[in-house]
Amino acid sequence: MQLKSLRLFMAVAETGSFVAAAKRLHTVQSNVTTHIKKLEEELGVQLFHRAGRVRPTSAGLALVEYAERMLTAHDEAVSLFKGQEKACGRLRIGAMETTTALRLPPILAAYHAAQPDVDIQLKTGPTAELVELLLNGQVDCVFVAGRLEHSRYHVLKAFSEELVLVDSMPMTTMPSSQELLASAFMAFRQGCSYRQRIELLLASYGVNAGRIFEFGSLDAMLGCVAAGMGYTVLPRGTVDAHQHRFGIHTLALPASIAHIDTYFVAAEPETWTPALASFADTLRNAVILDEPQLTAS
Amino acid sequence: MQLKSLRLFMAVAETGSFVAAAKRLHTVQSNVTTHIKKLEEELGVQLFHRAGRVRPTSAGLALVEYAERMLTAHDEAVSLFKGQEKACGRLRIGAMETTTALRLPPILAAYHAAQPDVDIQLKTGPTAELVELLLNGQVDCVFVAGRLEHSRYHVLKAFSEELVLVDSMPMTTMPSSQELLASAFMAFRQGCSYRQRIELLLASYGVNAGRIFEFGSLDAMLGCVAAGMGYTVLPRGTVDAHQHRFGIHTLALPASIAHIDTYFVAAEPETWTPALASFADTLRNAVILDEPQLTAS
DNA sequence: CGCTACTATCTCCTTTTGAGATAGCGCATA
DNA sequence: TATGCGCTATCTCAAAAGGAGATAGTAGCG
Repeated sequence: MQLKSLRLFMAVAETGSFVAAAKRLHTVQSNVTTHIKKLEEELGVQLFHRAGRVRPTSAGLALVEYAERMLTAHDEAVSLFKGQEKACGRLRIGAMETTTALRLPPILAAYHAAQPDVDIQLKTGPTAELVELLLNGQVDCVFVAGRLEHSRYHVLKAFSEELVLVDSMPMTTMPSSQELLASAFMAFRQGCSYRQRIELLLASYGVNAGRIFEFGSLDAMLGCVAAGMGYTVLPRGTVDAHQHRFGIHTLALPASIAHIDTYFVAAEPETWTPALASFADTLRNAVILDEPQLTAS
Repeated sequence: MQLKSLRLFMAVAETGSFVAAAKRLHTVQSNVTTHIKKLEEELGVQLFHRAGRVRPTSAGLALVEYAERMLTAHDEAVSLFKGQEKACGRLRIGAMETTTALRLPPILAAYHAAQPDVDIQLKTGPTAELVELLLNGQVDCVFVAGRLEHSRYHVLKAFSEELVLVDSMPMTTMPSSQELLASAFMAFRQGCSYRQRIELLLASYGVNAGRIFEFGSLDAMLGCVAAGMGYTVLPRGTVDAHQHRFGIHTLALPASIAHIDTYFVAAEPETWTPALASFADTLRNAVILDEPQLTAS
């Protein structure tokens, strides 16, 4: 059974004539006859009464319903990929907690305004988990800290973050090694790239990773820092956005470990759905507006 | 886009290999490559990652959903017509009130036992309306009184009925012309073939059609007859079945107008769905059991 | 570094498809 | 009943597509 035959079949059912159906689908009547005949042979049943005006038989009417389902699904699938202006379907984004909180909202808002027919699904997690999701095809793109070593992936430097040390008390100089050793650190769960920076920071002070408390949410983490439980390391922008809610203070980290980039990673552009391609466009525009010096890689 | 390509696509998505997909669908790997490539060209998007193991891209995963819908609809359509033992789908039957009440229940029960997957839709109405429904394709078959004059329809004599005169009082002889003229008759609404018999009966007594009350339901009609509103004409079997509920009495009509056959009419067997073919079988068996002397025409 | 297993490409041959021409049929009109 | 009109079925030929095999290229693995 061919979709082409079903299109002709539907045209015949709707127009009540082989000639009219042929005209509608820009072909000749003999082809319509052949296709219908083939359908009838394949199904072992006559689909149209040929006496005088052409009318669908009971069997023909029954087939109409299924033909509609098949053709509708086909048309939707095609418009998914070939939709000229408006993308549709689904876009699954993976992003880190901090990116989700600080950077994504304006971009998602702009994207949704541009593509209202796309269902956005956002999954949050640490970099390592996000990479896993992307490799498994469970998300269409991710925002992660640090460049992905996998080849054959499209990478775009999206955001540049300055990491700062966060504490409940005002700081003017970096805490001493003894203080750091004695203190606890708040971090996201295993796999978070910021957590690696904490361990890097401690190592640069000759201190092994001490007590590290793991959190799943930014709010909980900042709450604990504000309560004096210990330090954490976060992007300055994220802390600034929450400073009015918590009594927290920041200190710049050494330049060597302070800077961290957030990358947008997705499979090769040839595999992108229009929804994803449009999202990449939106992102590029936002990035260029924010920081004109950054370019795609 | 071809259904064949989608089958191959699904096989590749499920097996994760072009070779395995080719084996599953009994073809060679080069054909799988060609079909997938064609799909990709048509949709303008890459559907599989080819690095090492073959995995669907985001676009591929999106297509999976639509491919499933198309193929499911196709398989269901095919099984509608090619289902070997069990028919499925829908069977729309049109029948007269009296046939529905008296004759159909055992046949529908037998049919439903044989074909539990068929949805039965029963429409009730007078012969003329039923014929209209059949000609318009709104039902698959009808039970009507009197042979359908249309050619190219399959006709089977289903039931033989003896019409009797029904009244609230016991009768031993036919009422006189004067009585008939003065009486009312109960009949189904316009188009009922029994009603024609009433008019025929009156005419044979030299009486024009007098007052005829129209009813939509058998129960209401018999109730009014029992209440002494007037006569009616019905198949003996129908009256017998209701006699214990109403105080009604019958009298045989003149042989010339007493006999009336109920015919099963449907389009040509070549146009039958398996559901309809199976119903015709059930009906034939029931007819043969009841009255071996009757044969198909 | 070579082996293995897989996919892409090419070629040949068969089958299918599409367009045109023509025959046949039903219906309406005279 | 004869005739004309409009429609569908069938036939034919050329073009296109499809299937199978052979082969080249490539990634992954030991």
